[in-house]
Amino acid sequence: MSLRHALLGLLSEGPASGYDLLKLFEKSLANVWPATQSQLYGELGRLADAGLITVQSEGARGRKEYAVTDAGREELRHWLLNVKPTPIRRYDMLLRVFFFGQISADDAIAYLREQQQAAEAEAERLAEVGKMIEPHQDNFTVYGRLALEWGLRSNRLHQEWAEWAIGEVRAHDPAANTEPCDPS
Amino acid sequence: MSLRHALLGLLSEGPASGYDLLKLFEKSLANVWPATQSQLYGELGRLADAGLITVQSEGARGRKEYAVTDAGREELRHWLLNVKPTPIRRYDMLLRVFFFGQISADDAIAYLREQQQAAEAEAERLAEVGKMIEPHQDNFTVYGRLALEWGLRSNRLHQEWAEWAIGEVRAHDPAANTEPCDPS
DNA sequence: CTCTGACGTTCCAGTAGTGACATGTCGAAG
DNA sequence: CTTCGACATGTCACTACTGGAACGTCAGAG
Repeated sequence: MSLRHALLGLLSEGPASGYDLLKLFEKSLANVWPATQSQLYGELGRLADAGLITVQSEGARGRKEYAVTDAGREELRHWLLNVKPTPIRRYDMLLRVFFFGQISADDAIAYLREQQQAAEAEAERLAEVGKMIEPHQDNFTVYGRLALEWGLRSNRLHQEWAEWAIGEVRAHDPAANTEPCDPS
Repeated sequence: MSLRHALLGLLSEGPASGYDLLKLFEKSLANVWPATQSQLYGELGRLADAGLITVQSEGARGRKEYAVTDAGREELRHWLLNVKPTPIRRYDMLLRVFFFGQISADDAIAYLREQQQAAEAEAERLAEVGKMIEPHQDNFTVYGRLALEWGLRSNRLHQEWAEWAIGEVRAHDPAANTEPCDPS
């Protein structure tokens, strides 16, 4: 049910259309809460039905500009202050680790290396995001930077953990390749 | 579609009933991939229909003991080696951070403190898990420890980030309370 | 002998999310 | 004047997951 509040949050800084919100989403919240277009429009409809937002004006091309109502603002506040965030624990990356017994130590190490590389790629992407938002000083950007920092730290963790895990796998099976490109 | 492979993975160490798997799940994989009972039984049925597992024997109380087939083992291997893990990026905890502009700096700091406390509680839980699995040396436990370490590091990250973020919020609004219990 | 608690399975209604498709408008460039 | 890309919304079928109810069996304690 967080998409609801994501939309309320975006609208709380000013009215916007579904299309506007979609673009805004891609550039900011999608990093912490992805949503598809169909989901977004659907939720806007439900939000309007529930009286948390209203169609402020209709423009060209069927554009509907939505604005938060008082009830919506109240709901957002309530969610921010009183609803406990649900911790995530769904990592198919870690799930695979449990089954390392089913593959060779070399394959396990290759898998971990891949994770490291994925993390490097992600680090670049995050750096891009950082550069993109650098000049802005609006509320979303200012506080979004806190989330970005989380991403950067998380990324570092990912890389360091993979490095450590490779060491563990090696320790467990000393026969595993030390130099993956040169099995001598 | 990861539950499928989680079950294949569990069964790859030996046959078991749905009930057995449910118990096993709770103690291990649920930390990285939660699933409910109804989901589990449903998936077992589909897995059997697909020929990836078979009913090896039926015991008392309608118990069905499942075992992996060759096709199932192949599917597991394929998933382990060739299917890229999907990165998670759905953190309603971070989503709220974007909307800090809607609440006071004090409330924002209180929110972050709560996150810190939640992380502390989680740290205790993880320590418990560590103690519980300490004596075991089976495959799941050995490799599960890699996942546990990820959890511990992730937890530390959570706490340190919250501490840092509190500093940022304070820097942004110096009027915010320094001592939350003594607003002098 | 009865009750309880662990064992064991099945079904279902509801929600959230995915990915693709359908439909149409408007402004600007060529 | 046509076409193309951005603007703009809506719908559908499908899958994953949630939470709960329902049903029945067996072993052991009292």
